[in-house]
Amino acid sequence: MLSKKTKYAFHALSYLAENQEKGAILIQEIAAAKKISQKFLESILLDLKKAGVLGSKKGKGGGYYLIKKPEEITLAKVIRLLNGPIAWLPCVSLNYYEKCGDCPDEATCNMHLIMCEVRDQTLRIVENKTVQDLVGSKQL
Amino acid sequence: MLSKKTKYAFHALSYLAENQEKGAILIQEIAAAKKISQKFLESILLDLKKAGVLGSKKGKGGGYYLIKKPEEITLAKVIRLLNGPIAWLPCVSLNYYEKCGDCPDEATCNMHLIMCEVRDQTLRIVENKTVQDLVGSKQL
DNA sequence: CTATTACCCTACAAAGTTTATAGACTTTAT
DNA sequence: ATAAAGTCTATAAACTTTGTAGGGTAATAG
Repeated sequence: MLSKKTKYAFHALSYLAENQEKGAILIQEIAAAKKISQKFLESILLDLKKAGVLGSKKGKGGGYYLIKKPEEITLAKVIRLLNGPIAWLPCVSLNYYEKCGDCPDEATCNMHLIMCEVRDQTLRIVENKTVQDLVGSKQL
Repeated sequence: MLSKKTKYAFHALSYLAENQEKGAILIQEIAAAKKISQKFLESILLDLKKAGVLGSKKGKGGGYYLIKKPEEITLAKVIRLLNGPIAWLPCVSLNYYEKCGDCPDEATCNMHLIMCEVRDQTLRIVENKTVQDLVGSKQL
């Protein structure tokens, strides 16, 4: 299941996408609009900034803004960043790979192959859906 | 990610599938063979029993045994039982459905639709793979 | 230059979940 | 009866998620 952090990230991103013309937007504005704890949201936006998704401006008139186009920010990127691995097993994860403790050979592990398939089908969707696809719906 | 509980369940089920001819099998035998805490495994097997997957016999000569054929036990069933929802959002879950707090209409929620798609693609795989498909590989 | 604004950072606490342990109880075969 | 085996309840340890608090730091307006 997606964590609240991840859902908040999508809420914030779609809000920023819907208000791009306003330039930099205050954390507190997003927090109020989407009813998210402001301090909690801060750390989420910071993660998104470090990942190159958002930019920020300090000082009076500052705030956060999209640094990429909404249609360039895939759901996969956001989920990996805030939620962690998309795969169901570490040995199948592209971005968080870890060897299975006692698995001698991934090529002959049936579970490995099945989980690869699940991962690929999931990625096929979330790599091709973007923040732009979230804009326009009333809610997430 | 799949929890240890879920992985243990798959290990235990494939062990039982591979040793069906031996009849009832001791918890401790499975625990030793798969290196799982015996007490922890107990509760897992009990869950599987309550779900109608396993049967058990108490007393001397007792143990656990498959009550369904390995090819009838889908991965989806085991995952739902031990890991929880397969869907990424409660409002998209078939077995653990919950309404989104503030979503007025699922039919117009883009996120809802995308997550439905992810769920369906995942289910298409794990509803059609069974414990039988795990048997034969060295590991899970 | 200086006060304000708002991002940035660290620490920690509360809550929940997962994993694991302990021990008593019940049932069954011999 | 007795030993063997599953069942049940309670609880603790470890970890993750979520949220709070407070101050530090950089940028901007005037």
